[in-house]
Amino acid sequence: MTMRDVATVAGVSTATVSKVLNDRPDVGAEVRQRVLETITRLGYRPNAVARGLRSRHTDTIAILTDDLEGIFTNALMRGVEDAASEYDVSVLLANSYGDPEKERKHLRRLIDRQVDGLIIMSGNRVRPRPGPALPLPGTPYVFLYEYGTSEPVPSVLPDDRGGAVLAARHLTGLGRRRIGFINGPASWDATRDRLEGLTVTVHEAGLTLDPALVRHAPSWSPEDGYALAESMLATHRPPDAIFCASDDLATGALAAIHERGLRIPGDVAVVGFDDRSLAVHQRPPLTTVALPLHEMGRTAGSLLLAAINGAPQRHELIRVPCELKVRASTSG
Amino acid sequence: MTMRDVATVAGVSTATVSKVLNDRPDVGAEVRQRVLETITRLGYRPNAVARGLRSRHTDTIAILTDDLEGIFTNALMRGVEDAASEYDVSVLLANSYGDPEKERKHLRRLIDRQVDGLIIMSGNRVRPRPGPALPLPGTPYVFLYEYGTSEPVPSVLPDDRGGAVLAARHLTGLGRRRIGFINGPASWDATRDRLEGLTVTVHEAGLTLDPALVRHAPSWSPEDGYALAESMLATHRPPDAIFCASDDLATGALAAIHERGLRIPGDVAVVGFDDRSLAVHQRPPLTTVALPLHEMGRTAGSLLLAAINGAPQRHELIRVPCELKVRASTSG
DNA sequence: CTGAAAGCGCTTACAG
DNA sequence: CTGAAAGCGCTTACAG
Repeated sequence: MTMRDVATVAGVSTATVSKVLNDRPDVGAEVRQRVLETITRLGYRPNAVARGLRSRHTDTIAILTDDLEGIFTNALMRGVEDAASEYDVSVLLANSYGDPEKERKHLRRLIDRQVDGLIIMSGNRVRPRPGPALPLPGTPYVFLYEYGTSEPVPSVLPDDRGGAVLAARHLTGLGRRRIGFINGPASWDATRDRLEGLTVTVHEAGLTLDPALVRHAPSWSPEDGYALAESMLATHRPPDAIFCASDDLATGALAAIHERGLRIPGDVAVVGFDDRSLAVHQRPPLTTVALPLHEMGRTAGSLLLAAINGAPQRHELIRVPCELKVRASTSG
Repeated sequence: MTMRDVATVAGVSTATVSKVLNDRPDVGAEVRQRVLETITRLGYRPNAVARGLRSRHTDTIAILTDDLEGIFTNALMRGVEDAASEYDVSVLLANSYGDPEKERKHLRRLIDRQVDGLIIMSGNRVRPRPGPALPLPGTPYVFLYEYGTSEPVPSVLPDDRGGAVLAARHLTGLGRRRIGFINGPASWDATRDRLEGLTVTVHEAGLTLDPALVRHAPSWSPEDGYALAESMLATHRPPDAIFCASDDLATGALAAIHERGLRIPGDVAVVGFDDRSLAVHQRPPLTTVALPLHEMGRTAGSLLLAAINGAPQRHELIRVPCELKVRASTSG
């Protein structure tokens, strides 16, 4: 069943069928109608491979990730798919499992298959990323949630600094004066920006940050959040609020505060970061800075699609604003 | 950069270049050598779209899942990819997010793109599955980890019954005589097979199952495992072993046993099912029936590839054997 | 508004 | 062993 069959049955040329299929204006109304009917009657579907060969585009983009099982991967992907579906573009998924050799192989295959563009997305950084593992001549790409891209590539990240500003304003606005900060491991780029946002905002409120209450956790785990919160609480001037650079850290902090018999938020207010589903299930539900994962995915997708459609690629970092979710851990 | 360029530079015809590329025997050694060198020198890569149009196959299969974030999805996928890479076939991923409309759309697109075959994989059942959401004329497919496929489609599942037999033999071999069973929700097909395997094996050992100790949990969660174990332990003739139909259930059971101050495995031995990573981190590490996820994926991939290469499709259920992982929760 | 013709980059009988 | 030619199923100038 090919376009020729449709043409024959409808009594037109294949060129006309093609025009109808591609919504070109230069087809008469009744002819268009007849062709359309024939198509549905025969159940004809155009061969995407043939179309791709001729028209030089496949209406397909690919997401290449090294961390398909990552906690943020799904929301990011959905964002990309949302953007893509607006343009009627399919999205393929390829997983390198964190193996650079696999990444190269996938990249080559995707290029061979003529995908129109690529989104390179990570959770855990496989390697330093000056760009894709392969030069991508003529294929637009954008990085999504990839920290550590020193080179100027189009890249979409959360506004970590701005997110911390939101949290800090919320806390100072609530009258908290001694804010502790349990940051993630210093090796993560995001922790620098979050610390900076917090610091600047606290200073703007006329307060200072006590260095004893500002700590990098060795990992993002609840256990480390617990340990650091406990040590802050044990000082003779404990904090009246603890901001944590992840929800997992905050979970640990909540436990430490409870264990001391302190009230949340009465004695100590707690703010997390990420807005994972566990945040809302905490006791009390956790106020947190939501990572705009879905919006980041959308942004990356739209950027890529724009580039594919000829827009000039902006080789720069795009920061997508975070949103503060206020819950009972700060405003009971 | 096309095959014509390579042909010109190497001083041969495109037909010859094509033959070299496809490892056909009918090319002279020195010509082959020359073409190969030219290809690498020019960095030529064949256009997969053109090749696909002409040769009617794309060397690509797709996995269509409704549950990309499912706990078993990754291991299954890796198995499929392993099988595919042996055949030098790429695997595409498409996610329906559990939306039947999305599934249909993906299916249509994948067929339009001429994938050579499909693996339809689920964690949570979207709908009754007599087959794919769409008739797939001429495109081989196999179901992977899809329960409830009443119709005769090629389908790969774990040997749930056999897995339960392994667990039961282990327990009776250890001399346990009162075996409790915390099964999953009765609506899951797997629970029937697991119960049957357990029952038959226990009877073979000359023992009986006390109906009071055989229960369906309302969900697969640790909380339900805890509650049911607790109620079994509270009877005046408590079990000396508890078999759980999932590691999560077993986690809850372990907690209930600990809380009663009983020793594991001294007083009560515990066996789980799944072998998720949490099993090995329990106190004590959990003996469990490992789901052969990777092998299931491989099997589905191999079956599909064989079908693509012309093997007759066997429309039947393939059960892949489980493996018992013995750890300290049964043999301290 | 419609169609004949060329061509996208390959592969595949087939002739030599 | 090698190459000329046809053709996979579309789209795209172009002529009418």
